[in-house]
Amino acid sequence: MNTLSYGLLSLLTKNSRSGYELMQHIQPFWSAKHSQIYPLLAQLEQKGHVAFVHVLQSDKPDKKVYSITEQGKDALRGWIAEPTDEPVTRDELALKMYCIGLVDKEQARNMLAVREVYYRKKKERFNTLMDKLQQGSEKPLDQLEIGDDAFGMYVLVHKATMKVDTDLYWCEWMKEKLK
Amino acid sequence: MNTLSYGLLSLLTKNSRSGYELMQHIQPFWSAKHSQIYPLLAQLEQKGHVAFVHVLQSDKPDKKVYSITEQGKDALRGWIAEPTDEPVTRDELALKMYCIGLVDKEQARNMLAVREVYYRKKKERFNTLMDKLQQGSEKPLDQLEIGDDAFGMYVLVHKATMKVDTDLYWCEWMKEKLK
DNA sequence: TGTTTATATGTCAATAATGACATAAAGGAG
DNA sequence: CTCCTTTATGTCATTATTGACATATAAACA
Repeated sequence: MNTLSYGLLSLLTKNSRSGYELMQHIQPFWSAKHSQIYPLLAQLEQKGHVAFVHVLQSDKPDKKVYSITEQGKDALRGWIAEPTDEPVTRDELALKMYCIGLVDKEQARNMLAVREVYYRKKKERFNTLMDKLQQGSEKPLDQLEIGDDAFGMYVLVHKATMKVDTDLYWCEWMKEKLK
Repeated sequence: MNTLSYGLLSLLTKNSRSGYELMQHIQPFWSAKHSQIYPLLAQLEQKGHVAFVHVLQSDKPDKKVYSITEQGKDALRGWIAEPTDEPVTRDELALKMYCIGLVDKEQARNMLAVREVYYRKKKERFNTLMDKLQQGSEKPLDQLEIGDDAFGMYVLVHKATMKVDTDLYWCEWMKEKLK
């Protein structure tokens, strides 16, 4: 089983979700298209790690809501105990910046500006996520502990926020360099 | 042509390098194994974007040193002008942290400690890179401009350093949470 | 002298991931 | 009533990436 499969199981420890919802919720932390997720869910179901029920909706198309099984939780615990892969980042803009001297300042500034917009939108989304998290929690978020249900999501959104802030700082710094 | 191919061309705008050296130099910014790089270099050579010469070495095995051609530089400029893909990050530890409540604090702390060592080593490597960059430059690094040869490498190493510092801050923050 | 490590280049099968194609229900805008 | 968007699920061909296999030179170490 690949990492994304375990990632899907991870999400399902908190809520039962459809494939479509899983896609939306995992994407901020692990980019994956629906065409990868649906086949993996079918695999997980065959192995008995998840089970699903058809849920009929009147306002939207019907969906298949997946839940993690006890067997799935066992698999998850086994995965967590194993050595963790190193993180992988692939940023095309970084490669372009390496040889940015090939183009003029104006074009370089423009590339940075596009990326900055992307980061700002991303930051907004994480802020929204954090707000929603606070609304669903009795405790203030900074008092959440490892046992609390929202702890995992909280530390991830915090990490993501720190990262996007750093990315924005770098953009600002670059703008100065390209003045 | 894929992004990695352009990344290799980017590196070759600064120095002629062997496939092995290209692998070592691109990995901090775009993870790729030699088994991906060698075939791409062969492709680039066939297309006339790079050319190579055999270089005989007495202390080490002989190598093929690649240089970018004018045609290759044109291809690069075309690539830079195109819209840039969004960055992709895949961090298995983040997925594990989402459901960290499945294991005890001790195990969680241990996972963080392993990752912290990884980040510290990475930070060391970027510090070394920055030192080497300064040694090879007449100007102080913070006075480099877009036209300078070392500018691209400088801004990338700066970005990487900012990122790894943020990652280390997050590790420290997590350690507090898991006390 | 044998062993390990780093350098160096390559192929190939398997896996991971994307993009295109396909379908369909429901809501909203015009 | 038609078009567009969102939700929803799926398949399949192609591309990207990895891991295993393969070979070879040279230094360092025991």
